[in-house]
Amino acid sequence: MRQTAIQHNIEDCNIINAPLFKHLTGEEADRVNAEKSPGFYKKGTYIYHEGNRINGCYIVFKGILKIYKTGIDGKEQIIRFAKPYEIIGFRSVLSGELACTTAKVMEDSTLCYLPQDSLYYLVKNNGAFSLELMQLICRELGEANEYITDIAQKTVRERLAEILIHLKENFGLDNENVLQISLTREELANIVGTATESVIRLLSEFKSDHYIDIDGRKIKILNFTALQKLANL
Amino acid sequence: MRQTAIQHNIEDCNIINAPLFKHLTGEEADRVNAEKSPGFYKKGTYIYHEGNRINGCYIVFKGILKIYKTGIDGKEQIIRFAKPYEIIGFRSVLSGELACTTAKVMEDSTLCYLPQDSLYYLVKNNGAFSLELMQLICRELGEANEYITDIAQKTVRERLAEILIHLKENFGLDNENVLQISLTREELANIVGTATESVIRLLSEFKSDHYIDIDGRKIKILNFTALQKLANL
DNA sequence: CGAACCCTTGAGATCCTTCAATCCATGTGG
DNA sequence: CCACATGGATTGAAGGATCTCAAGGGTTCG
Repeated sequence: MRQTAIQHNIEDCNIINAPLFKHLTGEEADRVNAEKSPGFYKKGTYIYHEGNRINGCYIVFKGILKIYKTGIDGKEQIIRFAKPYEIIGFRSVLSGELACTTAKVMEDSTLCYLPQDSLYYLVKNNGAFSLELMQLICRELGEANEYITDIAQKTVRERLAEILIHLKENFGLDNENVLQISLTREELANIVGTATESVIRLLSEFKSDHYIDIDGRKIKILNFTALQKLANL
Repeated sequence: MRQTAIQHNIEDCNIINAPLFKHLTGEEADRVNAEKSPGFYKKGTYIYHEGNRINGCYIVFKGILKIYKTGIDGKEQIIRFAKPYEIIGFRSVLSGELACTTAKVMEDSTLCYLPQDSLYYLVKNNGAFSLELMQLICRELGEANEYITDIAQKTVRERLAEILIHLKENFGLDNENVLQISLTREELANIVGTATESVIRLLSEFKSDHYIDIDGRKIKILNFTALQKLANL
């Protein structure tokens, strides 16, 4: 069973499936595919820790990871999630700095490790890839700037509504309008930047306003427009 | 006088003086220098506005600019400052998105406009430059992530202390330990992400604790270590 | 001199956090 | 199978940090 899963995953791990690598020549793709190492990681596993030196990055083929920083008193601040065909760890590899975040598996994942030399090789020799990667980083930087403004200026209520919208857009809803990502109240709080209790109180406020419905960790979106209005978007 | 200043600035505007361009070949440098257009901008001038499409970026050769986003009710959130040999506007050019910030001149500036084609040309054809630029963006992204965590978790007092430290590190002190950048209370508030009145109260608290001394917009650092401790760094 | 802009201070309101207690589901060892 | 530990979710109460509103003072500049 486990064996089958791995086999299956390794076959799927062709780098060319990730949009970032679409400009690779056949030769480059072969080279990179040969240099990468696929792996299966169970929920709860750490891929790298804040402060580590990392010598390569990872491409996600299956699963979800959370990328977070550890702040005051060990409180985590979730920076983003990574889902299939996204790449993690590239920031530290490219900047040559220590990892500024920790990456932890939230749902069993298949990742491919890509050594830094492979990444450097591509950046130096394939201008189109280089540009594609740069665009990715630039978009991320734009989102970070956006979030700085939000945290600095919006209330916790507005930010929570906004996060629910982001989660919907990034992970989608199932056929019953339930968010396709399962987070604890504490994790929600660690995205929004607030206390767990505040998230709980606001979620039940949203519920009594009929914007959402709650069943444990399942959050059903009932009134998307109202949430958008609430989020000041 | 004005004429002399411009002459002087144009001479100084050799792209090669900016560290980012250190890997350019002589030929590339000549090409880029020919394609760029230098300009003198007075305090208060806008270089580009949030939401604009911009077709090139600017290299700062003299002066200081503030880069900010406009949030709720028009309140500005300062994202960063740009000083000589730094580059602004590249994020939107590279990502192909609209400008996500506004750039405004705080001290009379000399900038060189670099059309996007020049930038693309370098990215595609000079791997070393590409990597250098990527490192720059990655460092910026790291700082943004850091700031998200700070805003989300630290108190206003801690953040104000931290900003004073950052300003000292980025702009330095004069021979009397006075910060070499002049900001209004409101601007300080718009970096920290708080109300102007809060900045005023906290600055005078820092003053009565003898961490700083204040004379209008001049802020003298008296006890750097205490500020660091206060900032939780 | 007035207008515009910035700085300062006070008072009250409010949002949010913290602390403490309870509940519930799950899993584990005896 | 029960007792107990663990981790998450919930609720209440109290306090504190910060914001908003309002008023007044100082400077600069046309």
